[in-house]
Amino acid sequence: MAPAKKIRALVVDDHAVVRMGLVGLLHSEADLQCVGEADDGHAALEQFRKLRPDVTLMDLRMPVMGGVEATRAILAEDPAARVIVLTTYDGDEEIFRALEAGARAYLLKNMLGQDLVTAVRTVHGGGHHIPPAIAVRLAERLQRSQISAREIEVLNLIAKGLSNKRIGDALSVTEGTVKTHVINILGKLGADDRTQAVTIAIRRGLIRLE
Amino acid sequence: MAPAKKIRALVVDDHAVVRMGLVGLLHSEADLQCVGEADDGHAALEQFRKLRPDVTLMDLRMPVMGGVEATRAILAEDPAARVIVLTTYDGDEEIFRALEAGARAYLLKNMLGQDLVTAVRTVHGGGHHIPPAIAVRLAERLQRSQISAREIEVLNLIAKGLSNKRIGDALSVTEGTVKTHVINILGKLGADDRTQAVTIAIRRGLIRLE
DNA sequence: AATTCGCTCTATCTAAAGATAGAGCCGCGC
DNA sequence: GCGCGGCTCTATCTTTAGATAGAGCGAATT
Repeated sequence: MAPAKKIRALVVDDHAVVRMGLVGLLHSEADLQCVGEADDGHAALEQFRKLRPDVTLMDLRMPVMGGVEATRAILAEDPAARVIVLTTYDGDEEIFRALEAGARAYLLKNMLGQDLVTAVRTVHGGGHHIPPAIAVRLAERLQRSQISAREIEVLNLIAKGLSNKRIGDALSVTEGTVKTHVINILGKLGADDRTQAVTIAIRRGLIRLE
Repeated sequence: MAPAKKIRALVVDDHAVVRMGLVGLLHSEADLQCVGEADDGHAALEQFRKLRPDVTLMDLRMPVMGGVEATRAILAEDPAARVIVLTTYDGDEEIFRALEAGARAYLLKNMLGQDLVTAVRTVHGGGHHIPPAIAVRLAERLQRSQISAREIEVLNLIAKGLSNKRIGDALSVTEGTVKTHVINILGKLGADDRTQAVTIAIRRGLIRLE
Protein backbone atom coordinates (compact mmCIF):
# COMPACT_ATOMS: atom_id res chain seq x y z
CA MET A 1 0.00 0.00 0.00
CA ALA A 2 1.22 3.46 -0.83
CA PRO A 3 2.62 5.51 2.04
CA ALA A 4 -0.49 7.59 2.60
CA LYS A 5 0.21 10.99 3.99
CA LYS A 6 -0.16 11.09 7.72
CA ILE A 7 -2.25 13.69 9.45
CA ARG A 8 0.21 16.22 10.87
CA ALA A 9 -0.74 17.47 14.33
CA LEU A 10 0.51 20.26 16.57
CA VAL A 11 0.15 19.68 20.32
CA VAL A 12 -0.32 22.69 22.58
CA ASP A 13 -0.46 22.31 26.38
CA ASP A 14 1.44 23.91 29.22
CA HIS A 15 1.83 20.61 31.06
CA ALA A 16 4.76 18.61 29.78
CA VAL A 17 3.23 15.39 31.02
CA VAL A 18 0.02 15.96 29.09
CA ARG A 19 1.97 16.77 25.93
CA MET A 20 3.86 13.53 26.30
CA GLY A 21 0.62 11.62 26.65
CA LEU A 22 -0.89 13.24 23.59
CA VAL A 23 2.20 12.76 21.47
CA GLY A 24 2.39 9.11 22.49
CA LEU A 25 -1.26 8.65 21.65
CA LEU A 26 -0.88 10.21 18.20
CA HIS A 27 2.20 8.18 17.35
CA SER A 28 0.46 4.96 18.30
CA GLU A 29 -1.86 5.50 15.34
CA ALA A 30 -0.49 4.70 11.91
CA ASP A 31 -2.17 7.60 10.15
CA LEU A 32 -1.33 10.28 12.70
CA GLN A 33 1.83 12.06 13.71
CA CYS A 34 2.80 14.93 15.93
CA VAL A 35 4.99 17.41 14.12
CA GLY A 36 5.41 19.97 16.88
CA GLU A 37 4.66 21.05 20.42
CA ALA A 38 4.05 24.34 22.20
CA ASP A 39 3.53 25.23 25.84
CA ASP A 40 1.59 28.47 25.49
CA GLY A 41 -0.47 30.46 23.02
CA HIS A 42 2.40 32.50 21.62
CA ALA A 43 4.54 29.46 20.98
CA ALA A 44 1.51 27.80 19.41
CA LEU A 45 1.10 30.60 16.91
CA GLU A 46 4.80 30.52 16.04
CA GLN A 47 4.76 26.78 15.56
CA PHE A 48 1.61 26.99 13.50
CA ARG A 49 3.19 29.52 11.15
CA LYS A 50 6.27 27.39 10.78
CA LEU A 51 4.69 23.95 10.54
CA ARG A 52 1.23 24.51 9.07
CA PRO A 53 -0.16 21.39 10.78
CA ASP A 54 -3.33 19.72 9.55
CA VAL A 55 -4.80 19.73 13.04
CA THR A 56 -3.95 21.63 16.22
CA LEU A 57 -4.74 20.14 19.64
CA MET A 58 -5.12 23.12 21.93
CA ASP A 59 -5.41 23.26 25.70
CA LEU A 60 -7.57 26.10 26.97
CA ARG A 61 -5.93 27.14 30.22
CA MET A 62 -2.42 28.30 29.58
CA PRO A 63 -0.24 31.11 30.89
CA VAL A 64 0.71 34.14 28.79
CA MET A 65 -1.84 33.49 26.04
CA GLY A 66 -4.85 31.26 26.56
CA GLY A 67 -6.23 28.68 24.19
CA VAL A 68 -9.16 30.79 23.05
CA GLU A 69 -6.94 33.68 22.03
CA ALA A 70 -4.48 31.38 20.34
CA THR A 71 -7.31 29.69 18.44
CA ARG A 72 -8.54 33.06 17.26
CA ALA A 73 -5.03 34.07 16.17
CA ILE A 74 -4.45 30.85 14.26
CA LEU A 75 -7.74 31.09 12.43
CA ALA A 76 -7.07 34.71 11.59
CA GLU A 77 -3.84 33.49 10.03
CA ASP A 78 -5.46 30.60 8.20
CA PRO A 79 -9.25 30.34 8.18
CA ALA A 80 -9.00 26.76 6.98
CA ALA A 81 -7.03 25.66 10.03
CA ARG A 82 -8.53 22.88 12.11
CA VAL A 83 -8.36 23.39 15.87
CA ILE A 84 -9.45 20.91 18.51
CA VAL A 85 -9.86 22.40 21.94
CA LEU A 86 -9.05 20.37 25.05
CA THR A 87 -9.87 21.07 28.66
CA THR A 88 -10.11 19.23 31.94
CA TYR A 89 -13.47 20.74 32.68
CA ASP A 90 -14.47 24.32 32.50
CA GLY A 91 -17.76 26.13 32.55
CA ASP A 92 -20.00 26.77 29.59
CA GLU A 93 -18.37 30.07 28.86
CA GLU A 94 -15.00 28.76 27.76
CA ILE A 95 -16.67 26.24 25.50
CA PHE A 96 -18.70 28.91 23.86
CA ARG A 97 -15.79 31.25 23.36
CA ALA A 98 -13.63 28.48 21.93
CA LEU A 99 -16.25 27.44 19.40
CA GLU A 100 -16.96 31.07 18.62
CA ALA A 101 -13.25 31.51 17.95
CA GLY A 102 -13.54 28.79 15.36
CA ALA A 103 -12.60 25.54 17.08
CA ARG A 104 -13.93 22.51 15.25
CA ALA A 105 -14.11 20.19 18.24
CA TYR A 106 -14.25 20.36 21.98
CA LEU A 107 -12.99 17.48 24.07
CA LEU A 108 -12.72 16.83 27.77
CA LYS A 109 -9.43 15.40 28.96
CA ASN A 110 -11.06 12.69 30.99
CA MET A 111 -12.23 11.05 27.78
CA LEU A 112 -10.63 7.95 26.45
CA GLY A 113 -7.77 8.28 24.00
CA GLN A 114 -9.80 6.63 21.25
CA ASP A 115 -12.36 9.44 21.27
CA LEU A 116 -9.60 11.91 20.70
CA VAL A 117 -8.13 9.96 17.84
CA THR A 118 -11.57 9.78 16.26
CA ALA A 119 -12.04 13.49 16.69
CA VAL A 120 -8.70 14.21 15.03
CA ARG A 121 -9.70 12.23 11.96
CA THR A 122 -13.18 13.75 11.84
CA VAL A 123 -11.89 17.28 12.12
CA HIS A 124 -9.16 16.66 9.59
CA GLY A 125 -11.88 15.53 7.22
CA GLY A 126 -13.57 18.87 7.63
CA GLY A 127 -16.13 17.81 10.21
CA HIS A 128 -16.96 18.96 13.69
CA HIS A 129 -16.99 16.99 16.89
CA ILE A 130 -18.97 18.21 19.85
CA PRO A 131 -20.13 15.80 22.56
CA PRO A 132 -23.93 15.72 22.96
CA ALA A 133 -23.72 16.77 26.60
CA ILE A 134 -21.90 19.93 25.56
CA ALA A 135 -24.25 20.59 22.66
CA VAL A 136 -27.12 20.57 25.12
CA ARG A 137 -25.40 23.08 27.34
CA LEU A 138 -24.69 25.30 24.39
CA ALA A 139 -28.37 25.26 23.47
CA GLU A 140 -29.29 26.15 27.05
CA ARG A 141 -26.81 28.96 26.98
CA LEU A 142 -28.50 30.58 24.04
CA GLN A 143 -31.78 30.65 25.90
CA ARG A 144 -30.35 32.22 29.02
CA SER A 145 -30.13 35.96 28.99
CA GLN A 146 -26.63 37.18 28.39
CA ILE A 147 -24.46 38.67 31.07
CA SER A 148 -23.11 42.00 29.85
CA ALA A 149 -19.49 43.07 30.03
CA ARG A 150 -20.36 45.62 32.66
CA GLU A 151 -22.03 42.99 34.77
CA ILE A 152 -18.92 40.83 34.58
CA GLU A 153 -16.94 43.79 35.89
CA VAL A 154 -19.32 44.14 38.79
CA LEU A 155 -19.22 40.42 39.40
CA ASN A 156 -15.45 40.48 39.69
CA LEU A 157 -15.54 43.27 42.23
CA ILE A 158 -18.22 41.48 44.21
CA ALA A 159 -15.94 38.44 44.33
CA LYS A 160 -13.22 40.65 45.79
CA GLY A 161 -15.49 41.46 48.70
CA LEU A 162 -16.31 45.04 47.76
CA SER A 163 -19.56 46.61 48.91
CA ASN A 164 -21.90 48.15 46.37
CA LYS A 165 -20.69 51.57 47.47
CA ARG A 166 -17.05 50.67 46.87
CA ILE A 167 -17.87 49.04 43.57
CA GLY A 168 -19.55 52.29 42.58
CA ASP A 169 -16.40 54.20 43.53
CA ALA A 170 -14.24 51.80 41.56
CA LEU A 171 -16.41 52.14 38.47
CA SER A 172 -17.20 55.82 38.98
CA VAL A 173 -20.95 55.30 39.19
CA THR A 174 -23.41 55.62 42.04
CA GLU A 175 -24.21 52.91 44.50
CA GLY A 176 -27.73 52.83 43.12
CA THR A 177 -26.46 51.91 39.69
CA VAL A 178 -24.40 49.11 41.13
CA LYS A 179 -27.48 47.83 42.92
CA THR A 180 -29.33 47.74 39.63
CA HIS A 181 -26.51 45.73 38.11
CA VAL A 182 -26.45 43.36 41.06
CA ILE A 183 -30.19 42.76 40.85
CA ASN A 184 -29.90 42.07 37.14
CA ILE A 185 -26.97 39.72 37.75
CA LEU A 186 -28.90 37.79 40.37
CA GLY A 187 -31.80 37.44 37.99
CA LYS A 188 -29.70 36.32 35.05
CA LEU A 189 -27.71 33.79 37.04
CA GLY A 190 -30.65 32.59 39.08
CA ALA A 191 -28.84 33.39 42.31
CA ASP A 192 -30.39 34.27 45.67
CA ASP A 193 -27.61 36.63 46.75
CA ARG A 194 -24.27 38.00 45.63
CA THR A 195 -22.34 35.16 47.17
CA GLN A 196 -24.18 32.51 45.24
CA ALA A 197 -23.89 34.67 42.13
CA VAL A 198 -20.12 34.48 42.50
CA THR A 199 -20.04 30.72 42.93
CA ILE A 200 -22.29 30.26 39.89
CA ALA A 201 -20.15 32.64 37.86
CA ILE A 202 -17.02 30.72 38.83
CA ARG A 203 -18.59 27.43 37.88
CA ARG A 204 -19.72 28.82 34.55
CA GLY A 205 -16.32 30.30 33.86
CA LEU A 206 -17.63 33.86 33.79
CA ILE A 207 -15.08 34.99 36.32
CA ARG A 208 -11.81 33.55 37.50
CA LEU A 209 -10.20 33.71 40.89
CA GLU A 210 -6.56 34.80 41.03
CA MET B 1 26.15 -4.68 33.42
CA ALA B 2 23.92 -6.62 35.77
CA PRO B 3 20.20 -6.05 35.31
CA ALA B 4 19.79 -3.81 38.33
CA LYS B 5 16.31 -3.92 39.78
CA LYS B 6 14.20 -1.14 38.41
CA ILE B 7 12.09 1.08 40.60
CA ARG B 8 8.54 -0.20 40.22
CA ALA B 9 5.95 2.58 40.02
CA LEU B 10 2.16 2.66 40.13
CA VAL B 11 0.50 5.52 38.24
CA VAL B 12 -2.85 6.82 39.50
CA ASP B 13 -4.75 9.50 37.58
CA ASP B 14 -8.25 9.72 36.23
CA HIS B 15 -7.09 11.26 32.94
CA ALA B 16 -5.96 8.64 30.46
CA VAL B 17 -3.79 11.16 28.67
CA VAL B 18 -1.90 12.09 31.81
CA ARG B 19 -1.35 8.44 32.67
CA MET B 20 0.10 7.91 29.21
CA GLY B 21 2.44 10.81 29.69
CA LEU B 22 3.62 9.59 33.06
CA VAL B 23 4.09 6.03 31.87
CA GLY B 24 6.06 7.24 28.88
CA LEU B 25 8.21 9.40 31.10
CA LEU B 26 8.97 6.55 33.49
CA HIS B 27 9.82 4.13 30.72
CA SER B 28 12.21 6.60 29.15
CA GLU B 29 14.41 6.21 32.22
CA ALA B 30 16.49 3.07 32.45
CA ASP B 31 16.04 2.58 36.17
CA LEU B 32 12.31 3.21 36.30
CA GLN B 33 9.29 1.27 35.17
CA CYS B 34 5.55 1.52 35.49
CA VAL B 35 4.02 -1.73 36.70
CA GLY B 36 0.41 -0.64 36.90
CA GLU B 37 -2.18 2.07 36.45
CA ALA B 38 -5.38 3.09 38.17
CA ASP B 39 -8.00 5.74 37.43
CA ASP B 40 -9.43 6.32 40.89
CA GLY B 41 -8.68 5.79 44.55
CA HIS B 42 -10.35 2.42 44.85
CA ALA B 43 -8.55 0.99 41.86
CA ALA B 44 -5.33 2.44 43.26
CA LEU B 45 -5.73 0.57 46.52
CA GLU B 46 -6.50 -2.67 44.68
CA GLN B 47 -3.51 -2.29 42.43
CA PHE B 48 -1.30 -1.43 45.36
CA ARG B 49 -2.31 -4.62 47.19
CA LYS B 50 -1.67 -6.71 44.13
CA LEU B 51 1.53 -5.09 42.89
CA ARG B 52 3.23 -3.64 45.97
CA PRO B 53 4.98 -0.94 43.93
CA ASP B 54 8.06 0.85 45.23
CA VAL B 55 6.54 4.23 44.52
CA THR B 56 2.99 5.39 43.84
CA LEU B 57 2.34 8.51 41.74
CA MET B 58 -1.02 9.77 42.90
CA ASP B 59 -3.24 12.47 41.44
CA LEU B 60 -5.28 14.37 44.01
CA ARG B 61 -8.51 15.13 42.23
CA MET B 62 -10.26 11.98 41.23
CA PRO B 63 -13.84 10.75 41.22
CA VAL B 64 -15.14 8.13 43.63
CA MET B 65 -12.13 8.25 45.97
CA GLY B 66 -9.75 11.17 46.03
CA GLY B 67 -5.98 11.07 46.22
CA VAL B 68 -5.79 12.05 49.88
CA GLU B 69 -8.07 9.24 50.96
CA ALA B 70 -6.30 6.75 48.74
CA THR B 71 -2.94 7.83 50.16
CA ARG B 72 -4.24 7.32 53.66
CA ALA B 73 -5.60 3.88 52.78
CA ILE B 74 -2.36 2.77 51.17
CA LEU B 75 -0.26 3.88 54.11
CA ALA B 76 -2.63 2.17 56.50
CA GLU B 77 -1.99 -0.97 54.49
CA ASP B 78 1.75 -0.50 54.37
CA PRO B 79 3.33 2.29 56.44
CA ALA B 80 6.53 1.96 54.45
CA ALA B 81 4.81 2.78 51.15
CA ARG B 82 6.15 5.75 49.23
CA VAL B 83 3.52 8.03 47.76
CA ILE B 84 4.14 11.04 45.53
CA VAL B 85 1.20 13.35 45.20
CA LEU B 86 0.53 15.21 41.95
CA THR B 87 -1.79 18.07 41.27
CA THR B 88 -2.33 20.77 38.69
CA TYR B 89 -2.66 23.44 41.33
CA ASP B 90 -4.75 23.43 44.40
CA GLY B 91 -4.87 25.49 47.52
CA ASP B 92 -2.83 24.98 50.65
CA GLU B 93 -5.37 22.70 52.19
CA GLU B 94 -4.98 19.78 49.83
CA ILE B 95 -1.22 19.94 50.17
CA PHE B 96 -1.48 19.83 53.91
CA ARG B 97 -3.91 16.96 53.95
CA ALA B 98 -1.85 14.95 51.50
CA LEU B 99 1.34 15.35 53.50
CA GLU B 100 -0.56 14.68 56.70
CA ALA B 101 -1.84 11.47 55.10
CA GLY B 102 1.78 10.46 54.65
CA ALA B 103 2.76 11.53 51.15
CA ARG B 104 6.52 11.82 50.73
CA ALA B 105 6.50 14.34 47.93
CA TYR B 106 4.21 16.94 46.42
CA LEU B 107 4.62 17.92 42.80
CA LEU B 108 2.80 20.30 40.50
CA LYS B 109 1.94 18.98 37.09
CA ASN B 110 3.30 22.00 35.30
CA MET B 111 6.80 21.01 36.35
CA LEU B 112 9.21 19.51 33.93
CA GLY B 113 9.41 15.76 33.61
CA GLN B 114 12.95 15.70 34.95
CA ASP B 115 11.84 17.04 38.32
CA LEU B 116 9.39 14.23 38.61
CA VAL B 117 11.98 11.61 37.77
CA THR B 118 14.28 13.08 40.38
CA ALA B 119 11.51 13.04 42.94
CA VAL B 120 10.74 9.39 42.21
CA ARG B 121 14.36 8.44 42.87
CA THR B 122 14.59 10.58 46.00
CA VAL B 123 11.40 9.19 47.47
CA HIS B 124 12.37 5.64 46.62
CA GLY B 125 15.56 6.23 48.53
CA GLY B 126 13.50 7.14 51.58
CA GLY B 127 13.67 10.91 51.18
CA HIS B 128 11.09 13.62 50.87
CA HIS B 129 10.62 16.14 48.10
CA ILE B 130 8.70 19.30 48.76
CA PRO B 131 9.29 22.41 46.61
CA PRO B 132 10.46 25.44 48.62
CA ALA B 133 7.47 27.51 47.56
CA ILE B 134 5.15 24.94 49.04
CA ALA B 135 7.20 24.57 52.21
CA VAL B 136 6.80 28.29 52.76
CA ARG B 137 3.06 28.10 52.39
CA LEU B 138 2.93 25.20 54.82
CA ALA B 139 4.79 27.26 57.39
CA GLU B 140 2.40 30.14 56.87
CA ARG B 141 -0.50 27.82 57.30
CA LEU B 142 0.64 26.78 60.74
CA GLN B 143 0.64 30.38 61.85
CA ARG B 144 -2.84 31.15 60.63
CA SER B 145 -5.62 30.30 62.98
CA GLN B 146 -7.35 27.12 62.02
CA ILE B 147 -10.78 27.03 60.53
CA SER B 148 -12.90 24.58 62.49
CA ALA B 149 -14.99 21.81 60.96
CA ARG B 150 -18.15 23.62 61.92
CA GLU B 151 -16.94 26.76 60.21
CA ILE B 152 -16.29 24.79 57.04
CA GLU B 153 -19.88 23.58 57.20
CA VAL B 154 -21.11 27.14 57.49
CA LEU B 155 -18.80 28.23 54.70
CA ASN B 156 -20.27 25.63 52.35
CA LEU B 157 -23.79 26.78 53.06
CA ILE B 158 -22.80 30.40 52.54
CA ALA B 159 -21.41 29.43 49.14
CA LYS B 160 -24.80 27.94 48.28
CA GLY B 161 -26.37 31.33 48.82
CA LEU B 162 -28.16 30.57 52.07
CA SER B 163 -28.91 33.38 54.52
CA ASN B 164 -27.75 33.13 58.10
CA LYS B 165 -31.28 32.25 59.10
CA ARG B 166 -31.48 29.38 56.63
CA ILE B 167 -28.04 28.17 57.60
CA GLY B 168 -29.26 28.10 61.18
CA ASP B 169 -32.23 26.00 60.12
CA ALA B 170 -30.00 23.63 58.18
CA LEU B 171 -27.68 23.15 61.14
CA SER B 172 -30.40 23.32 63.79
CA VAL B 173 -28.92 26.30 65.57
CA THR B 174 -30.07 29.89 65.91
CA GLU B 175 -29.33 32.64 63.45
CA GLY B 176 -27.28 34.35 66.15
CA THR B 177 -24.95 31.38 66.39
CA VAL B 178 -24.47 31.39 62.67
CA LYS B 179 -23.61 35.07 62.82
CA THR B 180 -20.95 34.32 65.40
CA HIS B 181 -19.50 31.68 63.13
CA VAL B 182 -19.57 34.02 60.16
CA ILE B 183 -17.78 36.76 62.09
CA ASN B 184 -15.13 34.28 63.18
CA ILE B 185 -14.74 32.99 59.64
CA LEU B 186 -14.30 36.52 58.29
CA GLY B 187 -11.63 37.16 60.90
CA LYS B 188 -9.73 33.95 60.27
CA LEU B 189 -9.77 34.29 56.50
CA GLY B 190 -9.15 38.02 56.52
CA ALA B 191 -12.30 38.63 54.48
CA ASP B 192 -14.45 41.75 54.42
CA ASP B 193 -17.72 39.94 53.82
CA ARG B 194 -19.15 36.47 53.26
CA THR B 195 -18.64 36.66 49.51
CA GLN B 196 -14.93 37.29 49.79
CA ALA B 197 -14.75 34.60 52.46
CA VAL B 198 -16.08 32.12 49.91
CA THR B 199 -13.62 33.13 47.21
CA ILE B 200 -10.72 32.89 49.65
CA ALA B 201 -11.93 29.51 50.86
CA ILE B 202 -12.16 28.25 47.28
CA ARG B 203 -8.66 29.44 46.51
CA ARG B 204 -7.30 27.78 49.63
CA GLY B 205 -9.11 24.56 48.88
CA LEU B 206 -11.21 24.75 52.04
CA ILE B 207 -14.40 24.31 50.07
CA ARG B 208 -15.16 22.98 46.62
CA LEU B 209 -17.83 24.00 44.18
CA GLU B 210 -19.90 21.25 42.61
C1' DA C 1 -37.03 56.44 12.11
C1' DA C 2 -38.08 53.26 15.45
C1' DT C 3 -36.87 49.74 18.54
C1' DT C 4 -34.01 47.27 21.51
C1' DC C 5 -30.65 46.99 25.04
C1' DG C 6 -27.17 48.23 28.15
C1' DC C 7 -25.87 51.74 31.33
C1' DT C 8 -27.06 55.18 34.19
C1' DC C 9 -29.75 57.39 37.92
C1' DT C 10 -33.54 58.46 41.60
C1' DA C 11 -36.29 57.13 45.55
C1' DT C 12 -38.23 54.27 49.05
C1' DC C 13 -38.64 50.22 51.76
C1' DT C 14 -37.77 45.76 54.11
C1' DA C 15 -34.74 42.21 55.21
C1' DA C 16 -30.36 40.74 56.17
C1' DA C 17 -25.58 41.19 57.33
C1' DG C 18 -21.98 42.52 60.21
C1' DA C 19 -20.02 44.63 64.72
C1' DT C 20 -19.88 44.39 69.61
C1' DA C 21 -20.15 42.52 74.17
C1' DG C 22 -21.43 39.61 76.79
C1' DA C 23 -22.19 34.33 78.81
C1' DG C 24 -22.72 29.14 79.59
C1' DC C 25 -21.45 24.35 78.25
C1' DC C 26 -18.46 20.69 76.91
C1' DG C 27 -14.38 18.01 75.66
C1' DC C 28 -9.45 17.87 75.56
C1' DG C 29 -4.87 18.22 77.30
C1' DC C 30 -1.73 19.65 80.91
C1' DG D 1 -8.52 20.40 88.83
C1' DC D 2 -7.76 23.99 85.55
C1' DG D 3 -7.40 26.29 81.30
C1' DC D 4 -8.26 26.45 76.48
C1' DG D 5 -10.90 26.37 72.50
C1' DG D 6 -14.95 25.33 69.96
C1' DC D 7 -19.95 25.67 69.91
C1' DT D 8 -23.83 27.67 71.54
C1' DC D 9 -26.87 31.56 72.84
C1' DT D 10 -28.62 36.52 74.03
C1' DA D 11 -29.13 41.38 73.00
C1' DT D 12 -28.48 45.67 70.67
C1' DC D 13 -26.98 48.52 67.03
C1' DT D 14 -25.41 50.31 62.45
C1' DT D 15 -24.60 49.35 57.91
C1' DT D 16 -25.48 47.04 53.74
C1' DA D 17 -28.03 44.32 50.62
C1' DG D 18 -31.84 43.39 48.00
C1' DA D 19 -36.76 44.48 46.10
C1' DT D 20 -39.53 47.59 43.57
C1' DA D 21 -40.75 51.14 40.37
C1' DG D 22 -39.73 54.30 37.96
C1' DA D 23 -36.85 57.30 33.97
C1' DG D 24 -33.29 59.31 30.58
C1' DC D 25 -29.46 58.53 27.35
C1' DG D 26 -26.62 56.56 23.64
C1' DA D 27 -25.28 52.97 20.46
C1' DA D 28 -26.38 49.33 17.60
C1' DT D 29 -29.75 47.02 14.96
C1' DT D 30 -33.76 46.79 11.98
